[in-house]
Amino acid sequence: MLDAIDETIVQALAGNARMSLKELAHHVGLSSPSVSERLRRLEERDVIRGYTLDVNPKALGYQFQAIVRIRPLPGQLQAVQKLIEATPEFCECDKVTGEDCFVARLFLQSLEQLDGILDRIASKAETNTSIVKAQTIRRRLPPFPAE
Amino acid sequence: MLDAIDETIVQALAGNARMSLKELAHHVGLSSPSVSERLRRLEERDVIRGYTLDVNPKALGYQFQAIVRIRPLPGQLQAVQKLIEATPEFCECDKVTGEDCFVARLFLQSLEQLDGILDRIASKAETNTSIVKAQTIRRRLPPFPAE
DNA sequence: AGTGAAAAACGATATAT
DNA sequence: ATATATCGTTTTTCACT
Repeated sequence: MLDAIDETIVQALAGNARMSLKELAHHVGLSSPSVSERLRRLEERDVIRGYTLDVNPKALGYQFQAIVRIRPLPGQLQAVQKLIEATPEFCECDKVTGEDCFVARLFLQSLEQLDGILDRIASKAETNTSIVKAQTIRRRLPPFPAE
Repeated sequence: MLDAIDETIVQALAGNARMSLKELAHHVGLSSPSVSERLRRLEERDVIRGYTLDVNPKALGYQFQAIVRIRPLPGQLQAVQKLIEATPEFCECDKVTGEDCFVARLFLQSLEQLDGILDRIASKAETNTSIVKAQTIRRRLPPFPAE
């Protein structure tokens, strides 16, 4: 699917998405127009979806994070999903199989804020909240499977 | 903590981390040297931790994701954490309060792969796996709290 | 902190292999 | 699919506010 050069490019950009074409080119041993073309194709093929930031939540005033499992009450699934999406402190949310319907990540400034957010959900869903004590793995690329 | 201009810069880069200084500068109404200096300081202050990629897991051959809650057996906490870290398909892992000790995200090519990975953990921990059916919220910046 | 102007580095494009 | 050469643009540096 991806050749070794594409993999190196993706890995390098995952480490620093602002790396210049020139530096990338040097890194993989090609010319910059070649790398530019490869990048264009990686985007076109939707391998690279976008270039984004790793922001420190603490620097924005978020003191901690929580993982919340959410099980909507009967008939409330749509309403709960809308409420989650409309609550900007939910920064990640997956709809999953099993008893819990959603698993979401909350950014929080205080326990009071957590309480306020959960209160608004309480009438529509059961929730189960775990406070994040440490981030053992903080977002990483999976391996490139041999194909 | 951050002034309005820094916020605009961070938001713009969260949308496209490869945006040029010139475009950023135009966007916030400053000159490029000013934006360059602000960026330098945002990095120095550890507000911006890095510039990274949004990669499409499917394009790498990962057919689905799973959220796994992991509860180490007595005395196995360290061993379990090491095992998780050493398994590259775990792309995210938080250590949390509550009965489950870890909540992790797995990238998977097949159900067989899931089975293999869970088998290796089974002797050291109880696991509870939810397959991701949809990503309701796919990583977003929290709001900038007024301070 | 911020600017504007010059110098240096970079990226886009055209052409060729 | 890649490289080299050219050219317009962007980034950096620096003197100044």
